[in-house]
Amino acid sequence: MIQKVVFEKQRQRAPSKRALQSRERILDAAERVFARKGFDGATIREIAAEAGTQVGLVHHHGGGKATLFARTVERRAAELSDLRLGMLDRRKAAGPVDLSDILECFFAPYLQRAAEGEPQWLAYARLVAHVSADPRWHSIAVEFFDPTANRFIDEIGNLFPKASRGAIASGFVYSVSAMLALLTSEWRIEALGEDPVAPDARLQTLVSFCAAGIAASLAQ
Amino acid sequence: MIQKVVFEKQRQRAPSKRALQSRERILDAAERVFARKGFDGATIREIAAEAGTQVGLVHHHGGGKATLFARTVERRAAELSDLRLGMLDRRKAAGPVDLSDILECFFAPYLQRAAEGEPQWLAYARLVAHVSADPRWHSIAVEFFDPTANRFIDEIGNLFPKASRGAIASGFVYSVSAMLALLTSEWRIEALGEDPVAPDARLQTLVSFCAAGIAASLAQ
DNA sequence: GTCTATATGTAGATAGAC
DNA sequence: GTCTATCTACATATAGAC
Repeated sequence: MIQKVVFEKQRQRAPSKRALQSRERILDAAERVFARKGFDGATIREIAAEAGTQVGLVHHHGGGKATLFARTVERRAAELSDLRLGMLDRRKAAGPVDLSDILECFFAPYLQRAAEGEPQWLAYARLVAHVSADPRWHSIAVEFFDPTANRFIDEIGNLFPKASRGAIASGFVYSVSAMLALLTSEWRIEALGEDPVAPDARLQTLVSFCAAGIAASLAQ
Repeated sequence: MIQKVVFEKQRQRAPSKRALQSRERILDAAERVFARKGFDGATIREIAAEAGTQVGLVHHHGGGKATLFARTVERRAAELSDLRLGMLDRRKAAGPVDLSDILECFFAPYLQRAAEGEPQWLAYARLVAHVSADPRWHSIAVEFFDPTANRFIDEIGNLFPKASRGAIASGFVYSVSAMLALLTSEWRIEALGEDPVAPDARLQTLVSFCAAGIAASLAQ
């Protein structure tokens, strides 16, 4: 009887809050496991264990493995797009922007969060690399990544009116791949460079590399 | 009865040749399937079907899934390293080299073969991207990729004696990631650029991008 | 919403005939 | 070396009690 009362109290007090917590925990766990193992290497069982719930519940909230994967990507992609476009709009409102400014608006929101010890953002970098390299997820890239990418390509095009859009797109995709390499291959850079990478200099080094690369490939 | 006779003739005529062909066919099939699906997405059964053999035979020749994967990477990596280092040695013997020359020696052997319609080289690009992004395969990267990478980083270091090895390693890894993006994300470049990429210009565009990027990030 | 139990399929690996 | 048959384990997904 007491249990029944407690149960009723919980249901009345915060049923949706508990539900939301489970949903969020499952999505967080899915993001980490998918990032560690990729889509095929991840298992619903491991996600359930990491979220502290049951296999059936992951299906209930996630809607199947493929849907759950798309949702984990969508959640971060939407947040990141807002941050990037917001930074770009604020920069442009403050005055004219150059190529380095535009690239910084794309890189900085991501790198700052990844560097600030929020591990889910590092996991997301591995997720994006996974999506970008696998043709099965092309529709995810088109739906969640391309709108923001096109906006940044347009901005670069404003600075180089004579350059072909294809050349700009090449430079942009190379730049994105370099950013992902910075996040996912730091272990390799440090092994090859025989030295730890200084976190503070990473953004400026990446911006220098990509801005000079794009400018040179467009001037060619 | 006729089928039995044919089978006996094949066995007597070329047993070891047939064996070698099976080994090679299995390795070729494994490379294609691993490239399409990644390590976890690939199945021994699909590799066997693609090679036209049996599941048990793939285990017999491949030595298990993980060993088979490492062998597919090792085979191409060794061949590619020879081509790259050979081209670099020939260039240096012909006269002094600059940054663009060094990068071209790294990119050209790969891009030429990938462009010449040899699909296994395109498959290998996706394999390398898979290995580079997945910490489980770090030992493969260290064993098969790093010796050649260190040689090229040394060469770049000769041109920039004041630059730190870490900064050069960063630029080199960004450049490799751009090369892989060129091969694995052409579909995305063409979608964003609203135009097909001209195959002939790809090498020079990539070299221009990376050489300018490395020079700028080292001058910073 | 949560949890247990289970249905159904398929994975990697191997034993043994030829 | 080759091929068939099979072992064992674990995958996704769902049904139904609470």
